[in-house]
Amino acid sequence: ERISLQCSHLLPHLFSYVVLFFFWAGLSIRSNQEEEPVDPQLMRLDNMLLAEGVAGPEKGGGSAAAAAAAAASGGVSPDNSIEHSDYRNKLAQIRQIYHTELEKYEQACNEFTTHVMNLLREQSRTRPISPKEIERMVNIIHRKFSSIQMQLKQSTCEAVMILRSRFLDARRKRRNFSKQATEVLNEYFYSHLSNPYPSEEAKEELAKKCGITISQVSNWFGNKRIRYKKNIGKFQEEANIYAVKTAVSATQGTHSGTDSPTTPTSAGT
DNA sequence: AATAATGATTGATT
DNA sequence: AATCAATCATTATT
Repeated sequence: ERISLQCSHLLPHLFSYVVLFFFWAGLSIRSNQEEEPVDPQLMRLDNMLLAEGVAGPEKGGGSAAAAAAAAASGGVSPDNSIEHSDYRNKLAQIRQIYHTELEKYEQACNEFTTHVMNLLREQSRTRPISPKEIERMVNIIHRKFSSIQMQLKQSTCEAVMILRSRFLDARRKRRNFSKQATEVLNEYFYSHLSNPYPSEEAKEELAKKCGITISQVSNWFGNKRIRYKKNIGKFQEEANIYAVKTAVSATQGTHSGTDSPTTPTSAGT
């Protein structure tokens, strides 16, 4: 939305501005650095747009771009099916705007160039104009237009960044774990209450059991530890529930992998 | 609508 | 590198 807002009223100004400046002021163009510095910022923008699939192939690169984006995000989101379609929709929207705007610029640039050429031809009747001068003229025009293009690219990048932070940030689409998953996690936590620090292997097993990632298991235990410690009273009930659970399973002799079910930290009730 | 619960992130610490 | 503590942003509950 922001792109079109910024660019729609730019072209008329550009036309009048450049015409007045370069022709009525006398055609004396001295600053003709032939060097193209290949602006590093422009390179950055181009690379990002390409990586994001905005500037790439028109239709074929959609899934590849999404995969690249997912990979770049760190692979934190395990279930990317429904959320991603929305994201890809918005991205395609941005891409469409970008391409139409870019095409508009291209066309305007060509039109303007031919216009300028005509004017130059007209002037060449009264005054000799070297082809070098014409070339310089065209260069200037193209530079002007490419700077406008860079603005477009920049605002497109901005939009993509906003979109990503809006959709790929896991905080914004948080789902609670399933009841059985929290069941499993709590069972482990309260049966290892004296040392609630699962090893990498244990984490892996828990993750597999709960259908979540290892880092999610780590997050859960981190949160659980700190929140349990913060006020143990609030968790007494829960602790008792899972204590009797493990006690029952211990008496039934399912397996001998658990700590002593008695709470070591002054269990009151 | 207020409030609690909860998963994720961030910066410091060890 | 793992964890703590604080915090954010969403979801569940009252």
